[in-house]
Amino acid sequence: MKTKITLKDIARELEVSISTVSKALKNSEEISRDTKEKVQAFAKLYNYKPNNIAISLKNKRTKNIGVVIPDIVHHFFTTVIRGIEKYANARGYNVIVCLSEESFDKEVINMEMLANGSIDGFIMSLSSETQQKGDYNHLKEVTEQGIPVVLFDRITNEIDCDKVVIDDELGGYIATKKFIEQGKRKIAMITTGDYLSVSKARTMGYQKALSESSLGVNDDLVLKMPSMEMDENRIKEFLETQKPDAVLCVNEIFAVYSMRLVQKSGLKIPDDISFIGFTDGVLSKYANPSLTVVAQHGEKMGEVSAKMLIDKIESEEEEETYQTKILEPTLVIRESINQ
Amino acid sequence: MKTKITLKDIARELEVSISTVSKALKNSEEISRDTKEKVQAFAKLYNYKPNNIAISLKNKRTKNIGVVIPDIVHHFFTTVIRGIEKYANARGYNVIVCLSEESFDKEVINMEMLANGSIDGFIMSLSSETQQKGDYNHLKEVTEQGIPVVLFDRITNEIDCDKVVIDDELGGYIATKKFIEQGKRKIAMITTGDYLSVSKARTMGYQKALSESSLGVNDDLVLKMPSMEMDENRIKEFLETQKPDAVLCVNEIFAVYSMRLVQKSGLKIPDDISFIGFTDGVLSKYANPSLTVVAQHGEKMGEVSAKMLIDKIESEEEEETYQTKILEPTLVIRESINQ
DNA sequence: ATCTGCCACGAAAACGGTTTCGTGTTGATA
DNA sequence: TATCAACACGAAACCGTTTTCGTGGCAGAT
Repeated sequence: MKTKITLKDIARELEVSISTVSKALKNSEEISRDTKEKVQAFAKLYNYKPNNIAISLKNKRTKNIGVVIPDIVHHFFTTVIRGIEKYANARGYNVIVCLSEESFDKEVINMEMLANGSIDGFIMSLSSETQQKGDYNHLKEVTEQGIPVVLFDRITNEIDCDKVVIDDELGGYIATKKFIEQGKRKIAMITTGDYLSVSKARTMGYQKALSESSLGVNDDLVLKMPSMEMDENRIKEFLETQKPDAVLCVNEIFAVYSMRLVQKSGLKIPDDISFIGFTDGVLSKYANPSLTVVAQHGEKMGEVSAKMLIDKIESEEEEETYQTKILEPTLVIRESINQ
Repeated sequence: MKTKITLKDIARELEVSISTVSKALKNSEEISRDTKEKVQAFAKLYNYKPNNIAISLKNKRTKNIGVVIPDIVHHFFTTVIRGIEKYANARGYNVIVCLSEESFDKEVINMEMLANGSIDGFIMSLSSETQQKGDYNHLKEVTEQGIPVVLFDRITNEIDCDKVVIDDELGGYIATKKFIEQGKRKIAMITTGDYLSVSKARTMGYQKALSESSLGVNDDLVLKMPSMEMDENRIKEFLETQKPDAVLCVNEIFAVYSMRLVQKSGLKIPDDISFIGFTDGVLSKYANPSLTVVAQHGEKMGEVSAKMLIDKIESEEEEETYQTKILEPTLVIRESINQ
């Protein structure tokens, strides 16, 4: 086992001082040509690489960014991470991923672990429990310490920081509008409770489109599922009593699941009933029929978040100005609606 | 912005030495009751938290583990990460995720970035390019430096380290066996080229089961796709000329895609033709019909990998003994085969 | 011969902790 | 009263860098 070589080792071996070695490796003007060549050759030979930890301690920056998300087994978050990773890597940053698993406590613990020097900034999406509680003290603590934070997708107005969101209301709006334009008369929505900020916004967009049309809003056509657990009977009963000719689902799973239910009862998609979901994941792409969705462009979101964060980390001035970037969702048309 | 407080700050404020503060906070016997209480109270009041970087530098351990995987937008890897995260977090470790995106160069760069002190060990799955090249020098370098490595799923025999794999051959075997028991006569397989170690193993299991049966192996019944890009015509042609009554697919996507193709041509699943895939992801669960799969237990794999790695990191002795854990795949029966 | 200035390098502090070892004070003991 | 152990604490080294500042030696100018 050949152990890592340090500046001190090189200095001892070459009978020069540590500072000389350090400067020589940085091609400092201060050091003579001869010495530089000697040191650099030796360093290359023994494959010297500076110790990141020592540099971090010295510079007070780690080149790590912390990403705290509720769940990783979820296509959307996964694409966001990829976007963050790509961008951050290109700028020389590593990504430390922590999962809150929708738990407030885990979110707090993870942030505290990372906030003690391990990272230069956070990119995060709030856990549902945090959003329900409305307790953002862990975020306040971190921002007060001067650690930059970028919130994405599941955000809060209680914290002053950069934010990146999809215009979820617009998403609900354009999807519903699409149905209306296609002449659908009973447009239903299957969503979660309002505790998820995104669900709420999507539902608002849905209602806005309807109220702008001659159809008007009918609350009976909105099914609010109490959790993400699939409750077959609940959905089945809803669809059978309401008999919608179009359904907007707040996520892929509700959509694919509902499509199966109506198919089993003999309805044809998209003619008898059309579907649009949210999140452009594998499920939508390979569903039968493939599902039209409101795409959230997770990868883009990750990139934008990473850019905002790193720019802030590397900016000298301590500007106290924060911006919120709003990305526009787009419809990805597939077989589950009429073309 | 209240900046982080350090030992030095506390020492100055309380007019004691830094060492006293350090010891007092660790409840050292050496320090008097009075002083300890005073220091601890002060520390709590100002919310003192030791700087991780400084501790890392001193202890030469970071409590970070590096995870290098080919792709994160992939259900299997995602579940593995979750398993790693859960286990590692419980033992006080953070997880730094790097994506090779199936590229040899990125894999090398990522490992080099992390190997210079940022992590205590690696958990990784090789990129396809690395497996094709057969160049494992970056892994050798790391292990020679004494950094523990755990390889999972996509592994190589060229490197001495701990490994965790699914018995992919067994997976192919039990799936094929299942078809045989159900009286299927023309059992096809859709796989990728042999460049992916897992595909190769699965195909071998398939062939083994067939050669043990009266059916025997027929190479015409094996379709090797040159890449993961879906080539509709290729699959369609294959299915139409071979007319199998059962198909084993090396992943979910091939399976779901193929199912759609045969459904469009009027065949009934599972009676006319049955399907089994690999990877128990969302796609299988919500496919129509839902897909029977060989489950790989990614989360378990992540846990096991993390345990092996952390045990090695924390073990005093420099044992040079490595083990390979083989997890058994299981069949998750769903609608795509006869019950 | 003396002074000036530059070159090339080294010493040392600093980042924020941990830990070993030394030491002044105290009270008990001979 | 002299000795000594125990106690409570501080000094300093150390982890591996970076960076500021100082300095010895030498060449050229006077």
